Amino acid sequence: MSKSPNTLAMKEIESETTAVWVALNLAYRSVHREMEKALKEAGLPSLRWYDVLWELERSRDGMRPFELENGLLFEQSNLSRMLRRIVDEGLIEAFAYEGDGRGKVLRITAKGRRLRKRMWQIYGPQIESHFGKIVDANKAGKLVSILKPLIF
Amino acid sequence: MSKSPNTLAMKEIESETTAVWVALNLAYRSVHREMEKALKEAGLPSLRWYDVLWELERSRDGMRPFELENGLLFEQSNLSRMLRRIVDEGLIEAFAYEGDGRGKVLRITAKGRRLRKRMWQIYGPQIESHFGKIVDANKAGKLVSILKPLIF
DNA sequence: ATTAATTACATGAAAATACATCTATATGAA
DNA sequence: TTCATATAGATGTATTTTCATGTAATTAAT
Repeated sequence: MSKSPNTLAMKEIESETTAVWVALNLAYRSVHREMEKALKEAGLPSLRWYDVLWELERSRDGMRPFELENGLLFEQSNLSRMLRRIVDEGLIEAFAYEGDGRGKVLRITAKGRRLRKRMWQIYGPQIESHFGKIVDANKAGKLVSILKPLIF
Repeated sequence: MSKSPNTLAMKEIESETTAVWVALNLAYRSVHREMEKALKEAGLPSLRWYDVLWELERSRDGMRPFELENGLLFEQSNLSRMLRRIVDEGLIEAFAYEGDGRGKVLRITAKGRRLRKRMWQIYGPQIESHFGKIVDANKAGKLVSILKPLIF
């Protein structure tokens, strides 16, 4: 009998440790998919674009690509092209960074703010509908405190 | 002042509900990336291939593509091409399904079993290293029970 | 100051993915 | 049987992502 568990959809959990990973995996995929679907059905961009827009909206002075990369856990090359697309849509703008000729600063535009707001009208309720129960059951703090150490 | 939280990398949590989603998001991405990296560095295929191989290894009679699709939360078209690649590598085989001329049955090959085992030698320890502490802290059951309702 | 190493970002090419659509089989109703 | 609809899976096309590099600016060492 093999001791190896699968990642997903496992019926017989082979170890508690693996059970956590399987559950995390399925939960993330499941929720993520539904959120992307909801946004797409509303004719809006993906969650990744939202993350970038919101990150820039919160930072009054703008941010540099490598900061987004670190904060949002994007691949550098992926982010690079993604930013170009977002810039092409006029949602953010890139300016030269004074002090380091290699860098640039990204700032959200008025159009970008408007779009982010529209996205939030879909996205916010999605978060509520998926995680509302957990919060009601007062489990949120616990779950967050368990998940946090996994990051990085 | 906007009430909208971002998805990731949020410093000031705006609501418990969103905090859960942010933590889940970052935790999943972080862990998933490291696991994929470990497999790649060992010259092995991705986690998705592992999931398919293990799912087929566990089912003695083989499985049909749509069953994998449901269990592993893959896109149908994505799975279709992925299966062709795995078949091309000789890791699984496809047979006609008696009883429905449209369907086919997938079975793992000996080569597939060997590869899955090799992958587990990397993958298993990765799961342990990421989730071991959590389990040691005896929170595993709790975490799983909280995550489960999020699935589907 | 020269050289070497590092950092920030970009890009070509290959691979993966999504979406819509297509074929073939199956099922059910009239 | 015939027609409508549903289901299993494959594929064309467009887009996105990854991988390995490339370029340019900065920093550190000599």
